[in-house]
Amino acid sequence: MEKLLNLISEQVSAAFGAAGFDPAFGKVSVSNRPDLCEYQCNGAMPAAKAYHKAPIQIAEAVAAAMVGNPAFSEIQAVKPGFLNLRLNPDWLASYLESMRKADRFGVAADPKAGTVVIDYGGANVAKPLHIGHLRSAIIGESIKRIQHFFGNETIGDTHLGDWGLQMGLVIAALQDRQPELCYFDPAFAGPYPEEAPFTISDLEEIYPAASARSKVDEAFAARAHDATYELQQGRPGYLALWKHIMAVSKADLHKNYDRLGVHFEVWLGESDAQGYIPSMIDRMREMGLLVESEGAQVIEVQEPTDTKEVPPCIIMKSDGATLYATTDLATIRQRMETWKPDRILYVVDKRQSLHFEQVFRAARKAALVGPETELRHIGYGTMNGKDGKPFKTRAGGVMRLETLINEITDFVRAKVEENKLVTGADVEDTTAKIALAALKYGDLMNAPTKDYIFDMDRFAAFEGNTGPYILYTIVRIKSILSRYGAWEELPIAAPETPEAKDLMLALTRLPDALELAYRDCAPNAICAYVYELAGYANKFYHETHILTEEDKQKQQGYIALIGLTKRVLETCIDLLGFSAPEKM
RNA sequence: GCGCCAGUAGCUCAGCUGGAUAGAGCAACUGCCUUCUAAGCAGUAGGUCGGGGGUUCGAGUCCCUCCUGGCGUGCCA
Repeated sequence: MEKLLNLISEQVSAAFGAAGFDPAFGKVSVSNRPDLCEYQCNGAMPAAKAYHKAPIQIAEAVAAAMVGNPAFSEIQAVKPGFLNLRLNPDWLASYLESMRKADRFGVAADPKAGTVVIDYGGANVAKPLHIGHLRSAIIGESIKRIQHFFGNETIGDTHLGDWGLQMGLVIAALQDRQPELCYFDPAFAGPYPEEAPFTISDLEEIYPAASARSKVDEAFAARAHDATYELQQGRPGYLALWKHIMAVSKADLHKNYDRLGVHFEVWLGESDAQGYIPSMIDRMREMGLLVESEGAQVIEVQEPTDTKEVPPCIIMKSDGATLYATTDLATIRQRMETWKPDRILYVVDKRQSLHFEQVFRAARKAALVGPETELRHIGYGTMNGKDGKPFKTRAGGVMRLETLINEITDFVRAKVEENKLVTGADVEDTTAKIALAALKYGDLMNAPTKDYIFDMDRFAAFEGNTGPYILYTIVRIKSILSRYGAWEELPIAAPETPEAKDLMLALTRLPDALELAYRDCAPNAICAYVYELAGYANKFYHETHILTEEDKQKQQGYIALIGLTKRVLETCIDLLGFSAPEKM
């Protein structure tokens, strides 16, 4: 389905042509002066320069050429050279009616849609999720859904940090605690127990302690390094222990991500990329890409066009160990072999942009991907506290994600209980949905690349531009619709009131918002749209009493309009990664 | 040093490819609950768009320069 703005632009362009001007000047935009018109075309002003004529004369000639055009109820040339337009209500209604009946509201899929891998989440095994993991999870999930909406096959991968020193630290610490365990006995022939010798709470206690100790206790640090090495060499006891750590951690991560409405198609991690490393390095060497530099094996990625210094991508440290970039490159290989994606999106902290620049360049040089595969780092900004510095708890520590979710949930529950619109078992479900909306919308409304201030009080208050406001709008519409009865098949009618027309115009802007969000990987574009739409919806049903309307014809039109509004809003929040309750 | 990002109302932020009086939300103040949920609606007040040049009929938006802040800048992830 053609976008409304394009349809109108075609009309105006044709008029420019008919009046003897270049049709290219006929581009129409949404008016920035709603008091004057709904749409405007500024083309007469640049045209004035090209044709050496007064802009107003051009605008008037174009307006004259448009007289009688059925799409418009008002066509006016004004002051310097603006062309002001208002839509014919019947024409608008028929446009919305086809939108209502169309699949996905007529939003066109990406003709170049393919397979997209989205790397997000970034959780580490044996470490609890903390507030720093929030943005990647939320933004990544939304981007994945947006990619899917536009026709791509999407594969979300957590890319677990499951192969580093952290594993050695946990193993070494466990050995101190329970040296008698069979995992540490080199003579033990197996089989190893199925049950893990620790719980997630144990792990969460063990890891931070071990990490802290390694910084002051050199002997312990050395043992942790040895354990890491031995694990990577495949020592059976350590491998068995590692599997336990993985299982216990993953179960816990699943629980937390489920609560956030974040789901991954695959749970691969750094360990899964290890097998690809040796042959990859061999190939790089054969290609002559690997050079020695200061004792390390690197790939030079500096380009002559660079205005800055781009350090080489280090593939192997001077001690022979591989590192972050190596694993990332091997992961690209694994992904290409497994899915042949057209695009790999990395939703990772923007401070790693140089790292990805290096990795992407190295990947292309080593031909791990062809030019047809897009590699893109979607770097997100830091979540700061009210003081503008990275978010910390009152005690100065890193807040656990679970704690954050619990705090918002408790606040919301109190409000839900006070409200008394839902009772019993519905309280928890409704509370969870509202809390999730507050949290996610509060994050996603900001452009991913920007740092933003996380203010618990502001998010928890949810007045104004917040997730709960959006949910509230949907819930109220649902309430009206459920009292009315069957509404799904009612056709859109011409607007009866200014508020109805404003709402209808806002509905036609859906594809613009979604395309922007898709193109720029910017869920915030959807937030902005959904807030605008919810505002018009609120104004509409505030001004129009729908259920007591005696004119059944009018009433049907109202119902159809809010029905479509509800569907659009729900589609949008689904793309953002949350959903509305039945009551609130 | 070099590079990237940011500086818009008291606070938090919009402002897409330059276009008509710079927009929201919060906070402040004022109205509206015997009518579909007041987590709402309507309204008032609040801005030399960091400073200075320039390009343009027109600049928050483009160019130059300076100031301030954040981040990054070879063997951590």
